[in-house]
Amino acid sequence: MPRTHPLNQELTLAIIKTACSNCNLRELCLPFGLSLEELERLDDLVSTRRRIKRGDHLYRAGEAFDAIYAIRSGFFKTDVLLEDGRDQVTGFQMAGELLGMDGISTEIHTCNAIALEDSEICAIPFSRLESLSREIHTLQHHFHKVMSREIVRDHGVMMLLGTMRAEERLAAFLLNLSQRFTARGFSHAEFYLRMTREEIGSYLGLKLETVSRAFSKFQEEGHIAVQQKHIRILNVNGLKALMNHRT
Amino acid sequence: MPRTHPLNQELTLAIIKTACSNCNLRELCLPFGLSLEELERLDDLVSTRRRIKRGDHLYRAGEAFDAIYAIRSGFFKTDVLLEDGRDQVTGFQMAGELLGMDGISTEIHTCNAIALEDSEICAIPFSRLESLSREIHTLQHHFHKVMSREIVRDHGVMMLLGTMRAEERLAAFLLNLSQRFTARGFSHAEFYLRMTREEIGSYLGLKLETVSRAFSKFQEEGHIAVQQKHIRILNVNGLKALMNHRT
DNA sequence: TTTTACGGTTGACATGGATCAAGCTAACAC
DNA sequence: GTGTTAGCTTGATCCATGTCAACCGTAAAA
Repeated sequence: MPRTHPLNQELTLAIIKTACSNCNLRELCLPFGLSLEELERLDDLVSTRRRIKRGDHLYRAGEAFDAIYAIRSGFFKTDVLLEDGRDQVTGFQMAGELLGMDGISTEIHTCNAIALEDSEICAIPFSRLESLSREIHTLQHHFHKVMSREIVRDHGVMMLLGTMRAEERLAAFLLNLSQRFTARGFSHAEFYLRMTREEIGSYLGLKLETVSRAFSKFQEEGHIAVQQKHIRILNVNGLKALMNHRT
Repeated sequence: MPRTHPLNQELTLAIIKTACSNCNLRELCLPFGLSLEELERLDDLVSTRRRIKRGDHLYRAGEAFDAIYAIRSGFFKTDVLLEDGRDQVTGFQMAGELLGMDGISTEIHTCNAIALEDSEICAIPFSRLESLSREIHTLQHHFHKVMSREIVRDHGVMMLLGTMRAEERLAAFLLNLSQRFTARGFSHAEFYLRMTREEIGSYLGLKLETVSRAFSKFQEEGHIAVQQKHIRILNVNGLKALMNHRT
């Protein structure tokens, strides 16, 4: 697919909005570390952008896999369903993060990806990503790092689910969110949760009542201020201490 | 590195023992799907074999990453340590499975890999694997599938830790082991556990006493016969039923 | 404006698994 | 053989979190 030459100013503007090379997330996302020339080749690949409304699926478990998705803006959750109806949220993803890598293994998606707010994604056809990363070493290596990072993240969640108590889990969760918001230039101390208590609970292996109680406790102890989905972190170190303490 | 021409019979035999092309695990391992010619190129890469004694580390958290490892024979566990001393087993790996992908992301290993019996591994220098998979599409794609499979597996563990009760977890664990032994040509119904009750418990987010009690219960109910580490599965469907039933 | 509904909070109580403790078994050193 | 040790089993008790239930707050619908 040939790139449009910037003859027509309007057309160029449209492209600027779409291109990786002009995306302010490029240092968090797939383009990380690429040269200008390489970036332009990636632009060709990442041509499809899509809006996903709050509550809509980006993909569903069971669907054929053919692309991975970079989140341009918005917020997603992924969840897995068991035959007997139980389900578990396996992650929350924000701008600059990649979705869909679960599908590479069998070419069928194994989880659902659902927008928690109106979002925008870039679809990256996987076979073309593989071709390009055969040519661009840096892209190949970075993609491997991203997949590996996902594995390491999952180990962290296993640790959390396997060894931590309710309050430690929630503290870890809040600190993780805070850190990721910071990396995106948002406040580390104040943010809105995009997910319900039930979704947090599902992710943390807790019931929503337990999550709610833990929020209240943190507030009583002065670590945070909560009002519904609005969170202010008042004492980061307090939360960190909560996380490591065998009570 | 030039391959040795089979002039000298003894030398050839030595190579045959080492090469992927003659490894009976090749259909489970990295060589899956490669042509003969491609396999020979992989052989050059996977030249280093190493024996790891029971209890020894293959690598440790914090060490520099430069290779991934294919298990040729034996049995491993990986575990993660928290600063406060808590730890969690993140997986058990057997012949044909790959270890070390956690290190790609930061080029530092994030977990420990420890042999649970005398084992033998093939070291695969990662940068050379990346080079070769830039040339061999099939290898590239298969490696991506292997990493993705690891992500999917981790989601399964998260599901298990987040939503299942003790007996469901243990049933899932036994069925998973059984299935993997079967894939390697061993009995699906009878095997020796390589790990202690404590290690099983750590993996499943349970205490060793709970694991032990669940084993006893399964035995009473006629699903399995246990004697220390020797397990016989008497009723696979019973175990499967246990797994999906909200009691 | 009122109504409805969904998500969140809080309380009372139940329970699965943790904890503590004792004893057993198998393997291994001597 | 005997002693030692690590791992396993089983029992009694405790407690963190689940469960059930009532109520509240906010936002969207009427």
